[in-house]
Amino acid sequence: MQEYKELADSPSSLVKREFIQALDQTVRGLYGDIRREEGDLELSISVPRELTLGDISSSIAFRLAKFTHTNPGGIAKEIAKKMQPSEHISRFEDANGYINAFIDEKKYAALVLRDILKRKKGYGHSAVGKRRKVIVESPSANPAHPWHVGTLRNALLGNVISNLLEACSYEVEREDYIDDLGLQVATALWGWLHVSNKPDKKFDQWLGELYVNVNREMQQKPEVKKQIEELNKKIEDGNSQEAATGREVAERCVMAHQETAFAYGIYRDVMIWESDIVRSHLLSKALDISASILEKPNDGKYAGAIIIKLDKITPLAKELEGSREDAKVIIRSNGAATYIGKDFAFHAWKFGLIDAGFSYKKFMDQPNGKPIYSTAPQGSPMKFGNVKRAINVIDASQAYEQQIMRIMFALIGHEEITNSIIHLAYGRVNIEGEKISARSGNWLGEGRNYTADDLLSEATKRALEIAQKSEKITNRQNLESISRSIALSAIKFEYMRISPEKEIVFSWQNALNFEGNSGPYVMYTYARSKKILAKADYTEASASKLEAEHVTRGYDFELIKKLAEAQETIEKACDEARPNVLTDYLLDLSSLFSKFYESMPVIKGEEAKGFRLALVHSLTIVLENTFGLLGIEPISEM
RNA sequence: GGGCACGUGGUGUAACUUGGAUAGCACGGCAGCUUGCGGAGCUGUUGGUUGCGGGUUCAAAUCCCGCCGUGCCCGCCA
Repeated sequence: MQEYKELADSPSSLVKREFIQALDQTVRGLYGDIRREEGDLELSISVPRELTLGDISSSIAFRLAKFTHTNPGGIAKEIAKKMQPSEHISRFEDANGYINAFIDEKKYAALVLRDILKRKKGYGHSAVGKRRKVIVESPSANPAHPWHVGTLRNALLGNVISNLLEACSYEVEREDYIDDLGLQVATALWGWLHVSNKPDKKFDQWLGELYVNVNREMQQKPEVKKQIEELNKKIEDGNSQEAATGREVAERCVMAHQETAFAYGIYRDVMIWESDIVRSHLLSKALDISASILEKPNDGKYAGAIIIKLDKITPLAKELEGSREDAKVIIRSNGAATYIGKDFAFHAWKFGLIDAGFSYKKFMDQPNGKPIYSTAPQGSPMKFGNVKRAINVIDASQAYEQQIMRIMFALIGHEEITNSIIHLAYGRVNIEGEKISARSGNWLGEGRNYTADDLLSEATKRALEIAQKSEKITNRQNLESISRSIALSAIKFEYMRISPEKEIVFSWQNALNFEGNSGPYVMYTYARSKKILAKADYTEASASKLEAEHVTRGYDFELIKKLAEAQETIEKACDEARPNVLTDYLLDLSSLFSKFYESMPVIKGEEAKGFRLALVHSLTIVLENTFGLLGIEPISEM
């Protein structure tokens, strides 16, 4: 609450505060010494169901009734009668025990529209982050196959969360963890060395198919399996020709991943390669700082390994009690770190607790004009990491490991780090009711694959079919790029409208649906708005007067109230890491615009024309800003 | 054995964190709307005992307890 006061108030929070202050004064006057709870007025605020009931309401009478032992209806009536109008609130009524306030629509319309037209791209943004640095890790795809429709969920979530954090004034580092060690890379590498090293299509797609084939071969031929395991050891050890080739193959695969990312408008700052973590002194430093909580048994099942006893962890996370094992291995008896070991070390680096001495190289240029950097065996030092907060976009099945890793920091006296590591656990994407298995290759479909690339090309194809029939598109040369924008809006919206924690069953029908609650539907709203402005020869100068006195209590005002909620919507989406808050908001805006559009002429709005144009213009600004956070580029005709 | 997540009309979902007025939206079904600022749209209608049972409360989809179902996790794999 303290933070809000440091901000320029958004229009809706300003009015809310006015209402709360007026309520506070009245309630004190009437029931002065009654015991109340901290923040009860704040929590009592909501929006009435029916438009005719008012614009903002409080249920505080129900709470007061508990102490006065009278009925809420009477209390509400008494309060509403005594309430004094304020700057933006003109009158009060009571109904069903609620106290309803009516906003002065003329003053409020002027306030809201002026704010939007003044702040433009900055409208709705917030200062809560106070420039604190946060690192977002996503999507950490295996460099052995292409992004599938599940990887895409991760990448899109990571992108939107990063955008939201930036809009809330955090300084965001977009990081990708590349696991170039392990069996998946060894398997692909074996294929490269023994089957084919002549890619004849997009590299990740080609490598992925090779990977699937080798996996199949490995199941049947034990000698192949053995060779791959030996190869795996060599790349884990580093310093061999095989390790160098493995890195090379993985880098080519990651470059192909980036092409997919770019097609989806996803960019990042830095990639951290697992082999570089192993090569650096990060692990031994991590062991040094955590020595007090680790053990190295000489006998028993963990002999020779470095472990952490689970009974150290469970007092801080009782949900981990009852585990089948009593310890978690950090360093294996052969000296290699486990996943948790590496992840703990990595997070100690993220928070600047230890220095990895990484060297970096420029990995590739990105279409957004900024290069992407990567850790590398040879390169120069750069400043990454050292953050105050880390967001890990990782699917929900890894909650257990994430929890243990987080708690290790509290055990070594860094509770603030434990609390600043946020596991954004999202639900799996299944295809046709079964789990995606990159290894078995069920992401390979008939004709079209369940890859991010094929999804985009299928959606673009579908959008083009529809766009070709559209008579509204004047620039026919742009059909291709328009279709692509529509396809991207459809895909991104479809992914983001579902709460992250829910599992998704991927279906082509849903993914290619451009009607109803969809990206194209909101894009359509935007295109219509833009066309109205163009037809009316609308310019900013003509809007300078605003003429907000022409507002009615119809859908124009409803739309204005919704536009006013942009900032709190963005803060909520960011705080809760729920992009569906944004898609819901877009649908609300679109639906209100449609109602406004059906009921109130704009260009033929006579004396209200100027005001309504300014409203439409304001809507396009808010749509653009919200689309921007979702990584969607709106288009003016479709 | 223990834990986590999910369960909302035929289907996909929102609201659950912070209890509040008639559970919102879309798809599907049915019936309409175009000489009008864009029909990828709009309007009306159909369909819900919010998995089940208890509890707390003036008030429960929301909080608590117990069940049931589905998925995931508890590896010296990552």
